[in-house]
Amino acid sequence: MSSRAPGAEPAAPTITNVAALAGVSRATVSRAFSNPRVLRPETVTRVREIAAELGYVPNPTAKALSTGRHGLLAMIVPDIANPFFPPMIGAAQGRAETAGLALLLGNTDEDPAREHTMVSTLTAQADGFVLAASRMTERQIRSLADRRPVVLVNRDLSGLPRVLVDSADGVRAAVEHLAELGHTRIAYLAGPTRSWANTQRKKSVKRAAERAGVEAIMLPGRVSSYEAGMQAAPDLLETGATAAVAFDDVLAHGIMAGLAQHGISVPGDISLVGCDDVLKAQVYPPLTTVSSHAADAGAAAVDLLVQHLADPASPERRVLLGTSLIIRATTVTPH
Amino acid sequence: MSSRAPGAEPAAPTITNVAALAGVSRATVSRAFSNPRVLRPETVTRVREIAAELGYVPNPTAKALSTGRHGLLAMIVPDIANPFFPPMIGAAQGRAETAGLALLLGNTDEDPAREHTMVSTLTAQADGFVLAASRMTERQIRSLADRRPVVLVNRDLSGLPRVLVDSADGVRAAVEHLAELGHTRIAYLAGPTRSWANTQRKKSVKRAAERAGVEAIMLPGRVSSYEAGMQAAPDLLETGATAAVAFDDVLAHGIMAGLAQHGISVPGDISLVGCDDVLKAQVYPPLTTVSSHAADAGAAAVDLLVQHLADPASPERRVLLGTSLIIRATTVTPH
DNA sequence: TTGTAGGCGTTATCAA
DNA sequence: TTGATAACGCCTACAA
Repeated sequence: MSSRAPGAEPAAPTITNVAALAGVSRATVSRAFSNPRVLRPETVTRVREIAAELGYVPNPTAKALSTGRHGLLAMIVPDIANPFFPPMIGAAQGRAETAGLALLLGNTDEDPAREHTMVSTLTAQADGFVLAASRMTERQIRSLADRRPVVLVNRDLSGLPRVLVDSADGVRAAVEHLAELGHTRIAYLAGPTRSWANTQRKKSVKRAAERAGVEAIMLPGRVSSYEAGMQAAPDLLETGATAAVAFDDVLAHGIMAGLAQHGISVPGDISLVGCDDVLKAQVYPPLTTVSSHAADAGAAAVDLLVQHLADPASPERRVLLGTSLIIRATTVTPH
Repeated sequence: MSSRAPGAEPAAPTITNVAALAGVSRATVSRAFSNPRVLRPETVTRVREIAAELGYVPNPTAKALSTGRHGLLAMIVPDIANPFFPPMIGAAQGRAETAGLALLLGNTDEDPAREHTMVSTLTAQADGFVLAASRMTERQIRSLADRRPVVLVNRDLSGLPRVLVDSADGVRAAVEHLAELGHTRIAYLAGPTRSWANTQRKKSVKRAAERAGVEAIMLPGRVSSYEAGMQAAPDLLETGATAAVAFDDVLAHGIMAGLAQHGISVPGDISLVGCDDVLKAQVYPPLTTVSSHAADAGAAAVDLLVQHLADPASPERRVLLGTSLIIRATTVTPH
């Protein structure tokens, strides 16, 4: 068992060592850390002092085995390279940290099967899950939720705590904005088919277009990537639309590049709106887009999870994060 | 202990259940999974079948307590929102996954103190660490390495396994390229002071400039952010340089924006080179930059770590990932 | 090839 | 307020 390279790892002190030195039982040492209130204050301080001297720290694994709580949260995302997720992950990790929890990260590459096996493997180690834009089936998710607390981000399943970046308002505003500018034929370039955000945005475009009395043309779903956007450019041109709303900024960005290859300029020839505001004003021309709050969503999700962990009977919660239109430079009156 | 909400969590089967049903000892069940070769093949299959029926999976926590191996790797990054890191993290998680390991993610916000406490907390749960662009002191890192296997990314400490994205070649090529274009006064906009990559790039700019017989002006270090780049624009203008190399693409990108605010255009008035190629050709104008291989670095780091875990006596390794200049549109002959 | 038995470090129950 | 003691689920000498 202790076959270490010489000089390495001088065997961390255990509760037994502390107990011996403090002249108390191991139970007392344990209580001095996990339930000090039942102890005489002076006992607590004495035990803790000795523990500090020894550099004793309760072994989380042993604690986990005994309590069934691991101090670990798992966060699963479809594509960490998508700029929408890093801020969300960062915020989630931060909140977990302040709650004394560590964060396990899983990247599924948009593959539902991989997501499912990943979640299955992790379910033995994680106290709870944040599933961001999960591509698993409803049945799979509910089955997981039966075994571990689950919080969903951008997936709307009744009965489960979830935080939704509700882009309906923002997208509606985008369509109205385009209509007001004089566009009468607006395309929507869809994102991942299984994505809740995509179906929501698609629906919102349709409705808003109807209400504004303009035509909405739906382009087939794509993965969210710059390349996919480029490839979609010809399809967009075929529609004859003078304006387009893209599933997200990454796709919109790719479309701009693709259109440029065809000699079509944005916004000169076609107006374009993105989603999520992950590019900020950092591209040229600055993209008109629908705001998003990925970081807030990540923080809220972890908060929900922590709360659910503390009180499993806490009421179901559905957190809605609003969005709005950010008008920059890619939307103008049609020539 | 088992105070669950009614109907939830039907107590996962344990090794004892399997043993009972299979009519063997718990030791045999254990061996059927962790050391099947010592068992009669038919025993292995029978035990595994019964285990499968029961849905038995070895409890990783119990295993960890017994073996001291947790099946967890920790990866610490200074800023997950920096586009340099997500691909690296994604690749690292992928390699860890194929090695049967899960990935703990820590984000330090460039704060050495936070990094240190984070690492200390995690050291009890993680089998090893990947420290990306660590801001800790050498002493702190070595102390950690005494307790757990550590692989460094973009930090060059002798005796520790490390993978370095060696941008020296690329940066040198960038300076030579600028000199050939006719620039005689080149500024380097530094990045985070504690960053190994930064000192390396700075040095490389100096040397290359010397050799090329052009002047190199060093601008003070900044954090790597779009905003910091914008703020640096006036400083850059003051130098009178006709070309600049920025610590990374994010800063370069900010500089472009900042210069634009001053009515200075890139590359019309000033040529600009970035680093890391995180923007690809996705900005306008497309940025001349030095390639990088963040994803490869992440994968290599985990591979090194896994190897070190399998054989602690394996030789120290220092993996160098080369870079090269990618000429796009932000570098031209001075007016 | 398989079983026995003890241990990994904590927590929790029950007494005292 | 504290102490024994038995779990928690698995691994691993050692013995058979």
